[in-house]
Amino acid sequence: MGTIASVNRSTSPRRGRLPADERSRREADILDAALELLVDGGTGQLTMLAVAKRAGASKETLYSWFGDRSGLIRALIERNGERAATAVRAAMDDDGRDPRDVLIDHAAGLLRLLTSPGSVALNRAAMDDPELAAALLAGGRYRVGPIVEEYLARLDETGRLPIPDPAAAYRLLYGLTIRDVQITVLLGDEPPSDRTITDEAALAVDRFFTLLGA
Amino acid sequence: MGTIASVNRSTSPRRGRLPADERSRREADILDAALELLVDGGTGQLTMLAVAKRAGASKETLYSWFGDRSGLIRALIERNGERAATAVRAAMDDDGRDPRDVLIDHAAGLLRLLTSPGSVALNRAAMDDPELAAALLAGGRYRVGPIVEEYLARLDETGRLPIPDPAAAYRLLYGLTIRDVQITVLLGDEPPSDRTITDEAALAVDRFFTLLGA
DNA sequence: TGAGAACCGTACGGTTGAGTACGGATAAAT
DNA sequence: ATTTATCCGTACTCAACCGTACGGTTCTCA
Repeated sequence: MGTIASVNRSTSPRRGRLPADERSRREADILDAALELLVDGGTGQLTMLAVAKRAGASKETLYSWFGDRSGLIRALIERNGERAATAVRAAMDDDGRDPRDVLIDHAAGLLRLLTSPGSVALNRAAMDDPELAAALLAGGRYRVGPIVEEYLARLDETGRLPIPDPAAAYRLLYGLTIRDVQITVLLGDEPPSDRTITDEAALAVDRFFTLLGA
Repeated sequence: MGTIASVNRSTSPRRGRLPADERSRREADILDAALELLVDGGTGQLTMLAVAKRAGASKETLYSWFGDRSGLIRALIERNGERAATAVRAAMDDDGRDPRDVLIDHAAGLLRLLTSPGSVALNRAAMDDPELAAALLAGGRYRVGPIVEEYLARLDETGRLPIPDPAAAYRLLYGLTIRDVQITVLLGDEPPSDRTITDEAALAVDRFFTLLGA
């Protein structure tokens, strides 16, 4: 998720048809505006009018591009999942690194992502709409999980770690890492500091290794 | 939380002033009605009119007894926390039992509670109101946690298990038990079966003991 | 038994926001 | 240069629901 870029409105207000490349930039602006509203006011603040005003767009454009309010939030969820998946994929790509380092980085990234304002706001927003919730699950947990599981499977196949059931192992690592952090942050607790995150990620991976019998 | 009793409307429709004992029964009926709506329709279904109709009460009574819509949900949250706390307190009361059995029962109960329809619905509902979220956190996680921590501290003091930091130990047990289950159920996944719950609770506690070095 | 409090049912006002419509403006396209 | 699609801004409709008001009813209490 990362930090939230403020909406770019430095360019003079454009009218008329947009070229394809600028169109996607405008879409990103709109999504940024929506996410900002979601982050600091919850789903109640995310009105189509508020988004339009903040992005310097019109309601009609929002409806034309995203269908309806759900479509806008869905687009937000998809972008979020896309970013998370590519980040995890990149981190799991280097089979030369020490698995412990790779997993610690992943655990820290997971903690950081799941407690980040954007992710928290999206999770909260998805809670009161089953379709959005399903989309968040499919684009988040169930898209990222298999990437890590494949990595764990490779560790097992190459004899570096004994991991007979990668899916179960991932859920174990998830639990060791997250514990009650995600739910408490979702309910309003402050997210952990960066220092805490790295410390707890290392501790989680060490415990993971202990339980694997490594 | 437990199963959701359907609202008792077998008695003839009462009018006029209610005696004190029946008043609390009517309050429970109203809360049951509200929870039922919340469970099968989310926060959107929980309208004051719908609650009144389902409970056979009037909107005016709802406002008189609970203040406003938030007050009604807050009462729901408080009842939920009260029940959970007393259940956990009772389970942690018997220092004669084998700690492994006690903790397995607790872990299973935690899994069952956090994936139960009522608890899930309340967590979802609390997500889009910071005050309600804080109330849920205070009446739930931060009320139940210390009870278990005290139990773990007693285990340490009596030399039955080495637990230097009960609070950290509880969070570890929480993570080993819940893993990604709560968040996935909150986002729409089916809750685990009773059989799965007991199996995973036992596995979690065994891992807990392993990490404690017991 | 009379009085009054409490409760039900319903109706009403006020507000809010989703989604639509439309005129005016601008830039791409040819 | 003209055309045309696209976009902005705003106004509008429609529906839902919160909170309140009020008459009618029934039970409690003195």
